[in-house]
Amino acid sequence: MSPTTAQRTYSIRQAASLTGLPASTLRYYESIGVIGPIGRGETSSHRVYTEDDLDLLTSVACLSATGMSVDDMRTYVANGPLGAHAASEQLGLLVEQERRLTLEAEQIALRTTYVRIKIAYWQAVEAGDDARADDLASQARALADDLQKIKKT
Amino acid sequence: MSPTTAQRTYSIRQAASLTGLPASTLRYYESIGVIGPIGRGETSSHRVYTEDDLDLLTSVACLSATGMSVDDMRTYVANGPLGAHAASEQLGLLVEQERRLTLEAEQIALRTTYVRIKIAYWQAVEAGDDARADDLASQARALADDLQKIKKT
DNA sequence: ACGTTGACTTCGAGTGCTTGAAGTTTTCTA
DNA sequence: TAGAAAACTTCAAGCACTCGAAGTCAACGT
Repeated sequence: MSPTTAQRTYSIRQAASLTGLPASTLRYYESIGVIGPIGRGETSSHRVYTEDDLDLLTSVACLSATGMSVDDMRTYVANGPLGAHAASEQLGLLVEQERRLTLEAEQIALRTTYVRIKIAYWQAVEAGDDARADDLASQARALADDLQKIKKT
Repeated sequence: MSPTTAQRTYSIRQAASLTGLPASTLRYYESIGVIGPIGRGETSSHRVYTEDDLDLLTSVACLSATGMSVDDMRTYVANGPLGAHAASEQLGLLVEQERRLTLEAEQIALRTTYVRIKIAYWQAVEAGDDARADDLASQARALADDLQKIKKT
């Protein structure tokens, strides 16, 4: 995958825009060892990101966005280049992450339903339709009841 | 329960589920005055949220999600534009929140896919199936690109 | 070459939650 | 109705950024 051609490099600003992580967070992750030390320019102290750095940071950004702790990210990144030996630990991390995402998706669906009922409620209030407003208010209450029942299971 | 007269009330856990704000954050917002003191049970020290409290908190959750500082939220709420009679303002906030939730759901779906590819990748590595591992690795990179493009919007 | 502009550097303090400990209250189960 | 289990309480400490200050470095126009 890497012939004789030199990899192109990126400034911290470019890296930030490509990974979606703020420059301050890039420096922070490096300072606490989530990612290894980034190379500096020949003549300057400015960070120089390679495409490999960018690939790694993109993965880290994804992990971070789903709520993985910096400790777990550090472990994940440290195990990355180790190959088959670290497979089971990586798997554990990822399966846990998948579980978290599933839960999060359920919560968001619930909140979306609630917000939609509330939108309809305020539209009814604005239209002076008190009967419909009352109905929607009771729908919101019903949703709260459902939530309680689901939680018990 | 008195259906027509008394408002239904909610525990902090129910309030948390319906607003999307963790219970700890609900207590935190109250402690720093973003929201006024929440009523307590007759016989206990437990917080009891009314539907009006939930409406206010839903709006506060919208403001928080847009990145408003707690100082600004405190001012905003104190100035009263979120009172019971500000239907159109409530609506604007809620519609914006619905849009955000939809976006968030999409992001979570994408990240779930990403995590599942990574799980399959490490399973392939564990099984010694290098060809499949390579294929999955490139799938993950492709998805990371998609994730990044969506983030820019 | 020189100054100005703007992105970069480190470092320490601030922000907005979040979690843990330790204790009380409510609710479930027996 | 007792006694365990779950949910709540406050308070303090911790976490993951995030910002501001003060200074360095690089590029550009004159």
